[in-house]
Amino acid sequence: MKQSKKQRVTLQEVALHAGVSTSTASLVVRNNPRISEATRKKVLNSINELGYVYDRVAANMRSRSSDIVGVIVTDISNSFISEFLIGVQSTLEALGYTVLLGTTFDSVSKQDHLLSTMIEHRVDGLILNPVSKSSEKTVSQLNKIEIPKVLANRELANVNSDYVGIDYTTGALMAVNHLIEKGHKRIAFLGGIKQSSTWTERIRGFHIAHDIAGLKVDESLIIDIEPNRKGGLEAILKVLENDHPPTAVFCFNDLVAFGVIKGLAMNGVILGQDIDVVGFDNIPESELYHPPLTTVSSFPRSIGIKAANLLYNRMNNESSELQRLILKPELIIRETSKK
Amino acid sequence: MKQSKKQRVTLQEVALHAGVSTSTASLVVRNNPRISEATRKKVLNSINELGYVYDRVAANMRSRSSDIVGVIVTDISNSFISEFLIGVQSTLEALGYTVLLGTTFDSVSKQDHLLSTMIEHRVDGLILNPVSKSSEKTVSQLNKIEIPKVLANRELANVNSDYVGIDYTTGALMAVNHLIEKGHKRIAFLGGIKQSSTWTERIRGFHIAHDIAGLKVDESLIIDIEPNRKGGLEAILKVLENDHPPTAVFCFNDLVAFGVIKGLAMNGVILGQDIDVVGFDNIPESELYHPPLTTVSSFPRSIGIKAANLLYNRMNNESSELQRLILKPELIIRETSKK
DNA sequence: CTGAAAGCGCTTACAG
DNA sequence: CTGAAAGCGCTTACAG
Repeated sequence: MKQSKKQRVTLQEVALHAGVSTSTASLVVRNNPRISEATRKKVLNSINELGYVYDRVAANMRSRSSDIVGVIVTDISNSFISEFLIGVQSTLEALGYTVLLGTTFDSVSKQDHLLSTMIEHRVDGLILNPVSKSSEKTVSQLNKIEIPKVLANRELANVNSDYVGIDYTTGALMAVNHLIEKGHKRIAFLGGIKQSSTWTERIRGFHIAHDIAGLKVDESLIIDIEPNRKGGLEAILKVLENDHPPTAVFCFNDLVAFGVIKGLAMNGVILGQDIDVVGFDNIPESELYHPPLTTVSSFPRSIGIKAANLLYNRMNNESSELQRLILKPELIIRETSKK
Repeated sequence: MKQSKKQRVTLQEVALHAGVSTSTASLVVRNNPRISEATRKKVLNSINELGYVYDRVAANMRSRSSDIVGVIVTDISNSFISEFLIGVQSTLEALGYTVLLGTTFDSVSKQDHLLSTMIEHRVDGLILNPVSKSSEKTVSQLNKIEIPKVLANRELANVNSDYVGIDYTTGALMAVNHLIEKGHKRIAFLGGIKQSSTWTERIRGFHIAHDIAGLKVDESLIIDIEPNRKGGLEAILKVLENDHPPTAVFCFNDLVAFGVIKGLAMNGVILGQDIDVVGFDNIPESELYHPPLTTVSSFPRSIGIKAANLLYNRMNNESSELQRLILKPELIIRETSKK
């Protein structure tokens, strides 16, 4: 209670109080085994009595490390991202790291700024879920960063780093195949930003599925737009005005699908009867939606866990080869495309 | 390109290169206006040439501050929390702070651990969304922390700190009133943890509404359970087995409501006809749900913004009086309780 | 407007 | 097993 409001107790004061050297006190704090039990107890006692709190900033300063990992994501309000973040966070915390969080809201300039900030804070490592339209400048900035880093969810050409994501092409292929097998011939692809690898990989799967079935892709049924509810709503309204509207919609992600479903309801189009819809990501809402959404599961939490583990390895073993982890997606058939 | 992989360039090296003292270089880096234009340019040139990166860890060490704010939340996968976090994050970032994030998953021990970690990292301030069952130990730990702090969303008795949240009692009152006005006499209250202020405040509103209308509360229609989809599902299944099942359900939050709706569908009970449902929080999914959910809007993003601003004031003006900001909720009537 | 010296609170070699 | 000295890379007073 005599603890004054002014300053923290320092390790030096602890050492003085315990009658040992600062070095010894430091070794005790860090649980170094070469300290005798007696000394350890003395020091721990003093720590308790004085109410000492370890100063990681000072420790990190000297040891030229930090227990901090920078994590930069595009948007926490997307469940895919928040699930990813949970995977990253819980894994890193279990490994003894703390997360310095940055959110870009898909803005390149915010991303640039956050990257600088994180470096200035001397993070031990970096996990980056890049924005859709990452520039060349971003790429060169990233390559300059001499800190272990892992890219996730969106791949950037020419960046020297580990990567974890899922196989979007196969996911799209499975989804569109499913729709084709149900007899659909006019399938729309709505949402997503063309400049992003997550879009180009999906469109590849979209085309492959059409090719295999000997079907033509109608470019007027492909609309790229922000991948959220609003974008989905806008896109479906546009596509419904087409002379030959689609009979099925493959959505960039579940959020887009929700917007699409909303738009269909507004136009009196009956889901699962007049039109089928498939999403992507399998966010928790997709299962409980009414009707439950057919979607492609992309395991964001697993991606987060793997990204954190990859980074951990990289932080402890700089020289190992760059890794590229691509998870297999899974088609989950629910009501929006049944029978 | 001659930048070696070994060490960061230091301010001292910059100063040497520019032919000025380290102090001067330091002042330039911090944009101190009392440096002449000529000197400033020389230093900035050297910074560019050498590829100098500011070391905030060292700066913070010496200046005894950090530009870091610790933010501890219960669970990012709840949209209410992620929206809150977005408000906090974007506000703090705009003010020049970076967020050190911790997630408790509603576990007291995790919360204790995270609090310690944040203090050790010498955060400038702390925003805490406490776990449901925060212990006395937590309270005393919090009171010991001599760092500006703001509590959010859940109030803790006897903690000396600012608080931002919404008026849960009034919110519950409005929701239940609405149901009573529709003629309901047997209203269930499902979800939430009894030990939490967020529960007790809601139940108070629940009772007040009944009292005003001269209605009796049936305790068997009140089930406390984890406030998520799974909890909602379990609770409604239990309550449907009641000899006199309720004709309306007031849910602890929207997540619980989604679980409830799922359970109703499983039992062939028709929403809006056999039974009415009201949620709480107005998370984005509630509007796009089918049918759209009647709910109480609790403006999580605004809470986050206000919490960040309160903390900012506190960090810059330690002596001002403790504040308690209670936002007014708003009833949003949608399909699950229409006509 | 600029500089020399000391210090933030630890850890790191090194010595014994 | 323990200690004395130096140093991590900045900023802070102070002097001029």
